[in-house]
Amino acid sequence: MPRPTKQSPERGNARHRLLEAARDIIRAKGFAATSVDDLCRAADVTKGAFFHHFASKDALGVAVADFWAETTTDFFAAAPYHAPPDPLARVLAYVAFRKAIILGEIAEFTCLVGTLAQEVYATAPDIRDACGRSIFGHTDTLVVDIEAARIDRGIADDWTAESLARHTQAVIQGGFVLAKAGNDPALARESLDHLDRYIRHLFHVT
Amino acid sequence: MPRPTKQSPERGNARHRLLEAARDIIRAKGFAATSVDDLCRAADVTKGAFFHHFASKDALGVAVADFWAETTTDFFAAAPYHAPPDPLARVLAYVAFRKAIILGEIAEFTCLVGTLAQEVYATAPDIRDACGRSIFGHTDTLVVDIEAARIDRGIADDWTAESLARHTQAVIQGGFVLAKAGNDPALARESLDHLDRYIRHLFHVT
DNA sequence: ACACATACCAACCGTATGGTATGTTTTCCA
DNA sequence: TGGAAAACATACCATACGGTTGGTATGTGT
Repeated sequence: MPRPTKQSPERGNARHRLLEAARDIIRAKGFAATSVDDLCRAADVTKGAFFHHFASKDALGVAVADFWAETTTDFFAAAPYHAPPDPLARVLAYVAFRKAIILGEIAEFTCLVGTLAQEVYATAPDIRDACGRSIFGHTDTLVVDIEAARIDRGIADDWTAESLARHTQAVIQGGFVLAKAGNDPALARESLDHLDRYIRHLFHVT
Repeated sequence: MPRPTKQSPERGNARHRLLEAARDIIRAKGFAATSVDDLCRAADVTKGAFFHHFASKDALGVAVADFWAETTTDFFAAAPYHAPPDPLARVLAYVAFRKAIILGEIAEFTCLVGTLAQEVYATAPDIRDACGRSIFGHTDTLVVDIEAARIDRGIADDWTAESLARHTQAVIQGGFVLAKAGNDPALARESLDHLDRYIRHLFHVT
């Protein structure tokens, strides 16, 4: 049996390996501190291959933010928190899931596009916007359940589902910042407990 | 009258100008993307002067985090939110104050040590720890009022004053991340509204 | 008047950086 | 089975980077 001849544009080739290396290294060292040579070395690829696939380092930044958006979309779509029939239970299960996946090294559970946006927001608008699409695209997936829970429970308050969805991301991102500053993942989990309590308050859950 | 001969080590000299330049430029471009030459140019100082005052670029990073801690401590100590006699009112006034100072350009209201910690947590432990001291030193100033409000109102819940103080910082830092990713300061203010609502819920304020 | 320390400056150094020019190899498809 | 095109590799370039060197000007304590 021949090994795969027509190589898929998404699996195992230099471009894909470079994106994986970028995802891992940029999360640990930041974008500016990550050199093109670093990425080539990690992906076992030459510089010629890098600039064949990406017009510039900034273009790699945009591509890796898009790559992050795709992979996290798939990851969360396949996650178990969608199982409960009750929409509010799904929202709370989401928060619990986000807390549960805060494990291991800090660079392994923190958010690429959060750190990337924080670093380049003023210097690389293209990368910043790609990060924004990833973050706010994810919040959109939460809005449906929050809004359903809101109608379901007859909550009439002065907040919107979109706003609460964004707030969940703010708490998660802020937890990551504190975890990094304090060098302790528990700091990220702690804020998710407060978020859980807040949502229960909003929906009058005891 | 002679102009001051023995120059104070804290005012107007090269070191102080470099710290101010570092505070402003690093907030906008990030630490790694800010070159020593950038700082010298902005502070109108030569490279010789830079390395006279700071042993390395990393040492400047530690110094600017400490500088940030000092100036923000003074700034918040002088802020008006300490006025209310009721401790809970002071806590809510703090949140309102944090919301009120989110004005103008993103680089002007966001947190130096939050971005700095996020960028260098894995590569420069010294800078990271200086950022941690700044952030958690600030949370400590909130704990007193939160704990007083807790006792005052007889709240017996499963959270601590320290934990809630840290959560306020997580929400603030996360709001900054979203504001940068979405290029809109309103995103930072929005999360502070949720934080305000959360605290009112916790203390049973209508 | 002397020794000494601090603050600062201009010029320089080795290296690492993002990026390019020019191949060579592999894959696809007519 | 050609031949074009995509996918890589090698060698190189100009520059910008963090950091060093040797020096001067000025104040300071004795």
